[in-house]
Amino acid sequence: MSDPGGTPEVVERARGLLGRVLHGHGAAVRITEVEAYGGVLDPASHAYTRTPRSEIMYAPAWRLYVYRSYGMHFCANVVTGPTETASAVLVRAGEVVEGIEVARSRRPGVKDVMLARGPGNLARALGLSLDDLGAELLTPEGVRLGDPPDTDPRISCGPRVGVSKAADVPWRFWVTGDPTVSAYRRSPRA
DNA sequence: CGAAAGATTGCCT
DNA sequence: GGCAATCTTTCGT
Repeated sequence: MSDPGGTPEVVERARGLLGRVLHGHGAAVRITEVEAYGGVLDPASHAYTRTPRSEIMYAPAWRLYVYRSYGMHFCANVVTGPTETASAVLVRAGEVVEGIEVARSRRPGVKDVMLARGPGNLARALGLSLDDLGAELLTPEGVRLGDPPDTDPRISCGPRVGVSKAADVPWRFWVTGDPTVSAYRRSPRA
């Protein structure tokens, strides 16, 4: 396969995030869909060019990178390092496993399976915003990541959603057959 | 300083 | 399937 990032570590980390629980503010999801971004060598990564927005990606691993998308949404990533490589994993979808009432109240009129379907919706269901930028995910308090699941989930892969560069690199991973996984949409510019 | 693009979403035909 | 909403960030002049 083509390998623009030359960083298999981020792929390992991305697959390893599937099935883990991401705790937000008053709600938590079991991660069912992610995308790997290879940092400075990946044309599709925000870290491909170093800017104020992407600065957090160059920091040590296991911190949260949150950015605003299309003015109205937030998207959450796990920075996976190593430092200066700036790899990260975009959390695209999950199943709400805690605080479902809170998640519902944040997304009125949405079916449960759709509460955290898509990166903007997931951040919304968890109450994540720029206030959470740089959060330490392995600490026992606040926004954090749970332990890996006991049994590895069955994983499918395919091209990343929405990116106009490196659009054919199959670095999107999801739990096979899970109903909370978002629908694939290719970027109109790809 | 103006312009264009964007790791999206939901509603329209 | 197509497109508008919405606004910050980034890039070009």
